[in-house]
Amino acid sequence: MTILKPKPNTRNRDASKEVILVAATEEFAEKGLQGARVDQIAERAGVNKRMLYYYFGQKDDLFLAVLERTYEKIRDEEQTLNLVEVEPVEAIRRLISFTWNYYLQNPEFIPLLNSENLHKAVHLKESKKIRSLHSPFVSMLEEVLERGRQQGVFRSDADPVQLYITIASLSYFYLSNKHTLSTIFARDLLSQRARADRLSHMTDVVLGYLIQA
Amino acid sequence: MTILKPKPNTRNRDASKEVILVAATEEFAEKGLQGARVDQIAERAGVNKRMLYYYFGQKDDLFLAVLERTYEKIRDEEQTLNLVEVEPVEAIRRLISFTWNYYLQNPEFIPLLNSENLHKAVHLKESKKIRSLHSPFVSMLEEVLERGRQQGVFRSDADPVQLYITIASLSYFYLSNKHTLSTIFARDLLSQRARADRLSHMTDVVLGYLIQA
Amino acid sequence: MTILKPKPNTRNRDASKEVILVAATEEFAEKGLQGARVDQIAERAGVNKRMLYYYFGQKDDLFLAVLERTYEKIRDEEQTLNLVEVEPVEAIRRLISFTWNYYLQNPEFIPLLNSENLHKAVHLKESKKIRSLHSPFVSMLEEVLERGRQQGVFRSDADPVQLYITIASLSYFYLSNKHTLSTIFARDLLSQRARADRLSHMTDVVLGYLIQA
Amino acid sequence: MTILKPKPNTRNRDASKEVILVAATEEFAEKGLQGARVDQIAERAGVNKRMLYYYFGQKDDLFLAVLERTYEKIRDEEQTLNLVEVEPVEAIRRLISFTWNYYLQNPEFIPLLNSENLHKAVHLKESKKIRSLHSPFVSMLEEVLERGRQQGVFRSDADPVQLYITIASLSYFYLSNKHTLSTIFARDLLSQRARADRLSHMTDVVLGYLIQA
DNA sequence: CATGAATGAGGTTTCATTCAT
DNA sequence: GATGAATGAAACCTCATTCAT
Repeated sequence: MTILKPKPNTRNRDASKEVILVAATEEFAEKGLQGARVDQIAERAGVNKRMLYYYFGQKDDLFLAVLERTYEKIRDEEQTLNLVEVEPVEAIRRLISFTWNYYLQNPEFIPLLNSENLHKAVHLKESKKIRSLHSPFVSMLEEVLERGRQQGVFRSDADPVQLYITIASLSYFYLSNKHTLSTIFARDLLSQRARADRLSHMTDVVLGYLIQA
Repeated sequence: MTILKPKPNTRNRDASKEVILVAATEEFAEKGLQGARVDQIAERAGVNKRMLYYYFGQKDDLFLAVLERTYEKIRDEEQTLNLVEVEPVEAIRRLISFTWNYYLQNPEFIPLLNSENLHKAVHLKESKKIRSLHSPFVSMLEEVLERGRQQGVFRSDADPVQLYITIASLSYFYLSNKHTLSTIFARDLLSQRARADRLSHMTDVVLGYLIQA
Repeated sequence: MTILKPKPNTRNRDASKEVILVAATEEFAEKGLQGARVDQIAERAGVNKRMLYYYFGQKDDLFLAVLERTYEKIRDEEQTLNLVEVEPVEAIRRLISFTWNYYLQNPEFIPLLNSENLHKAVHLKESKKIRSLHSPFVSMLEEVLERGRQQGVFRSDADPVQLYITIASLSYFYLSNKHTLSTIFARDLLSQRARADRLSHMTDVVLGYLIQA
Repeated sequence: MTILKPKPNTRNRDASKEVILVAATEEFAEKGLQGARVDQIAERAGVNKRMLYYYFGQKDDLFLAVLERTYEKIRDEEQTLNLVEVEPVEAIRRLISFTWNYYLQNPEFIPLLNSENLHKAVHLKESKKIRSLHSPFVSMLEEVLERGRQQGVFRSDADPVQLYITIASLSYFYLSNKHTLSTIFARDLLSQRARADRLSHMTDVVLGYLIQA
């Protein structure tokens, strides 16, 4: 008895939705919500423009779907970082490194969030899916900080949410503003060397702050 | 040598340009480069749409003019921070505090830079005016770090550009992403209390990193 | 002679057609021929859109089917009004009252006819079914008028078709134009009181005209 | 000194608006609000499609403008009917005749009102202009009825609003439903003869009702 | 009989830009 | 310098209809 494989291409709801979402993610990330063109998304996806509306409704709804997918994806990956059994200092290193590498390897992430912030997060606020999708990082951080504190390694007044935002900031801003920064500093901020330097610096900053004198 | 007669309508000309720039700054900051409407800018400025083209050319040129003004403004204010005679630790506090407050009081700054980065800084790269407009912060930082090092207060391996970017990051990301962050954390990030906490945290982070054990 | 086996799914077939017709009637009445949406009709009917085409062909054909059903329905009801044995004056009262109440209780009737008239009755003209579906009212009226004339009660120059149109007019226009009329007169034309007044007035008008001085 | 004539065609606000309104009136009357095509209106008017939006906003706003113009036009003409010095019976004749002829000579009137009623008069209800634009007919009728009553010619219980609606009904329905009626009766309702017959019949009906036995 | 996916044509609306005065 | 009218291109979105299963 053979297993029935779902048809590869035509008449396939999930495949069509997926291909549209991928195309939309690219387009929105490159051009922003307003700059993105529905026609372009359809063309990139290789589907009829009408399908976007059939599956996702308005352009804004499609944008929300992209956002939701984007958040789910990073949350999924974050989940895989199990830091419970790792030494506190090493755990912090891994968090920083993960954040940095995730932004580097998923270049759509930053522009999508910037677009959403330009629109005052109106889409996010309407989404029940995302609002409750807290990053597991915060609770991980809390646990790591607590262990570090008990071991007398970490300072005792560090707030996990502030620290989470700080860790994100250090990578995010550097990459989000790479074009203006590199123009003004006339420096390549993304050379292999520069990337290693940045990661090293960020780790120094966070650990310099956290580790007790 | 002939005497240059001042044009009779220089005043009007400058006033018109200024009012247009102010309106354009608001519109671009609120909606982004693509989302901004030429009609809206003209209406906000209370001038005829044709004037925008007369004075600034295309929409992109106007955007560049806005960017240039924006950079000049922050550079001007940065200049006023004279840190030469201030103790190194206090100098760092002031840099952080200035950055934070500047972003808070000039809310157009962040979205404009985000727009420009979405467009890969194409405008900035064409502008001779801005490319050479380095922030005086970097040289200030260099001098402050040196003094701190000589006094045995600061660590010796801190790079001024990395540190500059780090200081900017901590404020910028927090404010740039305030809408998504506050949605996801279900927390008011801009209450008086939250703002004070953030400033304090950022100072701790930077000084915690800089000050030698 | 072969026996015709009833098709096993005739029941389903008829039920489906009926449910579609009901839904289509509502949709066409509410939105007009152009404003009605095929998707909406299918959704209202709870059947797959494809079924509409399967059973009725094009949208226009469906509209014609609705029209035919609509005419048949009113003709059926008109048939039940047996006025042969009723006194002429009372017969006229009943005709007016029936017309008025039919329009009130079948609010789809007026908008459907208005739609068809907007389209110059192209559907009706193609329909063999309806073209010959004369209202029995006209012949009833003829008979009633004749009796009234013979009894010396009614004027002798009344034309039955004119009178039929007149009786329809008085109710039809009032209800068809209720929204504009009530807006302009700032008056509720459909309160219980207003409805009674209208019926009474219409009866007075027709009988005032008919009954010989 | 010559008088400056406004430019005949281009760059002329009023002329453009007028030509658009005329075209829109025709298109809306022929096809209804939904059936009318913005492109068609622009083409009929010989202007760029963009102009419709420039002057009137959305399609619905344009429809309202058409409605307003339509009401103003009939109200203007109604004003010219001065019935104060005319004998009551003759006054009623003139009212009926005016109504009939107005509908005949302004064939856009009926379909436009039908469209508006299909949409539950939503446009009219938003228009401050029209809501207060009462027909002078009602007060004229009131005065005529009063004189007729005092002369002992007219019945004493006739309500002017009911009568106004009745007079309108008799012409309106006949013309509004001419296509379905003529199809079903297989009769030309608009021949010269038929038109004369209808006017004569309507007059008989109204006067038959009004004139005291 | 029945269904959900798919489509092409065309609808309304918007936009940056230019023209005529 | 200044203005309001005008435009073409293109954007978003909708619709009746058909296809593949």
